[in-house]
Amino acid sequence: MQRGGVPEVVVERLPLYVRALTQLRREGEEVVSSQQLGERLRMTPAQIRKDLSYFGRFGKQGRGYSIGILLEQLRDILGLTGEWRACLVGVGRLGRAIINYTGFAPEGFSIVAAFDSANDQVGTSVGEFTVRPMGDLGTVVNDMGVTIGIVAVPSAQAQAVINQLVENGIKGILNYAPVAPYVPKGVVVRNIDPVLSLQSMTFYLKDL
Amino acid sequence: MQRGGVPEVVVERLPLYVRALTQLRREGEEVVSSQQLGERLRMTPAQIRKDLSYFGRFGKQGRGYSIGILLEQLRDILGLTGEWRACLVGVGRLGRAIINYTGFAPEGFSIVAAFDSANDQVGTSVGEFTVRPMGDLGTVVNDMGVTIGIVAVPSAQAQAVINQLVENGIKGILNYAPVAPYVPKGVVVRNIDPVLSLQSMTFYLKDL
DNA sequence: AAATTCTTGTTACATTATTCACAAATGCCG
DNA sequence: CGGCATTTGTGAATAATGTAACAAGAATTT
Repeated sequence: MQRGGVPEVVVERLPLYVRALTQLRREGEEVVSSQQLGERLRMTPAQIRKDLSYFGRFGKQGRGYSIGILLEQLRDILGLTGEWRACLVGVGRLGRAIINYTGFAPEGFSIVAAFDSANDQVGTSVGEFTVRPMGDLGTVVNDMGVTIGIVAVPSAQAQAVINQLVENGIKGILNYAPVAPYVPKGVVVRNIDPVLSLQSMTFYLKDL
Repeated sequence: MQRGGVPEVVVERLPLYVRALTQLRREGEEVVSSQQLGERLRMTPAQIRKDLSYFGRFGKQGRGYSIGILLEQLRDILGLTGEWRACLVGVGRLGRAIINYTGFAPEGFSIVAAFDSANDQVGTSVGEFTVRPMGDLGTVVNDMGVTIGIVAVPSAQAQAVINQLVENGIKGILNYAPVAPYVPKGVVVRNIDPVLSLQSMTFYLKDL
């Protein structure tokens, strides 16, 4: 475990709770039990209660959790109350798709700049952005308050790009390149890798 | 654990090994030790040896693993020797990006048809495909030997689409919709959800 | 060919994660 | 108000996962 004694697996489940609670609230519910939440998310009520207990006592016996309060608490715990600014590196096919992806903004994640290490991309227009050279990284990170880097470059360049991001003060990296990146302690990486997902899936499919 | 007593966490790491071995082979290496492999993937040699031991004895003491042999074995274990055919459901922005994604084909995963439940999309052209109505699912699954469904529809429709896929014999689902889908036993789901990744990342970033 | 260096496969151990089970609250119903 | 039905939070029990340690085998050196 790490950071205040909360196991990482638990932290990774919190966004699931946030999402389910948000949905419940939209449906007009005010209160939810660990049982009901568990049914939605297909997990045991005990696990939900245990997870939440790492952060406080949010429920009421005999009743459940006030959706509004729990949601507010969890969003606060996860740091989802403010806006997070990210920059994208790599404006190839994948990068362009990420820029146009509408799922980030409503959750408080905004892409505020696009970079590319290939000179022939620099200066071109992608969505609302003019692609910048990697040399601008430091300035942009400082001036725009960027904390997250989204990496969408070919795997051969991924580690170099990640190094540059880290050197320029980026603390979180969402990596779409199919590599296992090295980052110094204190930098958080999340990998998005659909091919790996498929390749572990086929193990279960192969002689069904 | 499941399926022949192999823990799922282990299965999920095998593709990592496959990828690293493939890269090593490209680099001209013939043999690799669990130590070296561990450095690449940033994991302990013990874990690698333990993982592999679930499937057989592939190494040679004092020497390591023959890259060629281990790679072949792992690809066989994971079922990566043949071609896997998938269909896409949902040809919105995300779906189009998935169709155009060039990372699947080289790994043996090919998208062979595109569907959409919205009538105004059916019949339109996306990439090399003509978008089909959901009603064609059964035929396509049977005639083209499709085993995997890729879901890229809005979250409100995701569960319904997944149900249809399952009813028509799909055994594996790569789900890009931000929901926790229900599927009957025997169907394998993998979720791709960058927002969840970001939301758990910010926990560690929030007061750094 | 003996000694030395590697490196595996595996068993034993340590750690981490999940589930169970129940006392203590809370609300509801009659 | 008393009893019944709920449901939390948690400590204990169980299960899963990861790490360490080492005997045995293989290559290399001297």
